[in-house]
Amino acid sequence: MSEISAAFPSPGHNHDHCVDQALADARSVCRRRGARFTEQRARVLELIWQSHRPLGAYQILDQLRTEGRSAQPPTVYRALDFLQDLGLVHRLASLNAYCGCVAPGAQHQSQFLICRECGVVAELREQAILRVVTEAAVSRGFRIDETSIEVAGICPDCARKPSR
Amino acid sequence: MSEISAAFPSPGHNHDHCVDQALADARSVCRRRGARFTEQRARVLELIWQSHRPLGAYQILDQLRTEGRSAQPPTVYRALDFLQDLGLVHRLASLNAYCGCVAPGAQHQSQFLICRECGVVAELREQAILRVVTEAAVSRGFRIDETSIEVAGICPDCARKPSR
DNA sequence: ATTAAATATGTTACATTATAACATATCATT
DNA sequence: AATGATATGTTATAATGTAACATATTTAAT
Repeated sequence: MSEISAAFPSPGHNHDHCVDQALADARSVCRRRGARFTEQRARVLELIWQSHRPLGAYQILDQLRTEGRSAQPPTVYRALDFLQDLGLVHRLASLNAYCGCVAPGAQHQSQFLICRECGVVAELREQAILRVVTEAAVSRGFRIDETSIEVAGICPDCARKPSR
Repeated sequence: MSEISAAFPSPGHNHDHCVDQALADARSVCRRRGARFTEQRARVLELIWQSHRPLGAYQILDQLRTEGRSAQPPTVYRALDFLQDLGLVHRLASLNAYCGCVAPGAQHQSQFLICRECGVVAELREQAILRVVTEAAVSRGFRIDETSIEVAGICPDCARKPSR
């Protein structure tokens, strides 16, 4: 696999394509793993992919409810757990929110750039970052299981619009 | 400033020294910044420093209460906010918990190695990590405000004890 | 087709983490 | 002693997440 790390989605990109891709990937991952891609799960994933902004569990819940589905917190958290287990969504600990994974299926320890202005997230997979973190850990005798690397700041688009 | 990053505290280290150091540092930072190092704040900091394991806000609250202090959540969160503002404690987003800062006062974007077995945390300040993260961000036009880099795994001491 | 097992969802209740809002107290300076 | 700023007390509630058990749906074997 090539090491092309995604940047921020351009404001004018065809987002329908992102959604279609995400749903197709999900179906494929589920098929491969013998997991069921149910209506609920598909809908939760679709809601998460409605933008590149992470969504809180209760935001998802509210949207499900306005669609007339009977929904309680466990409905959402179960779907989220499922999607996380399959590597289809990520939980951002610094936000208590969930975003779609840009390259599901693959092994990954991603890193996240989070814009405080517009909320958009860019998921990176920089081998260089993982490498240097691993080095630091190893040199202290620490065995890494999982990384949570989240960086808050200002994205290029918001940087262009000054004074807000 | 030298780039000596702390490793895991050795199991047999003199922890009283850590506590004394932390309290002394806190007093000094407060004096320098014209902030009041009140009894409450001191006590909260001391509780956080009772070990190298991060403590949840409600764990702190419980301990304050067993000491006979009247205490409610805001008591604790205010102290924590104060201590965080002064760089005396860190919040670990992946745990919703708080740990003492090992080198308060200085500028810092630290990284944390968190043992899932024993809960001990090592705070690193690896320029190399910060550098490569910054590079990745800059190359995408992202301006970093704050990093949250937390790594879960197994610390050297727990790795030595097998089968647990 | 029928049943049994596994998996998924519904539902109620509650646990955990964090904050808002306003009253009171303490401190630092005049 | 009076004032303003800072800190704490107190009540209530918001936001996030989970436990536990009932029901439904799917899958696969009979």
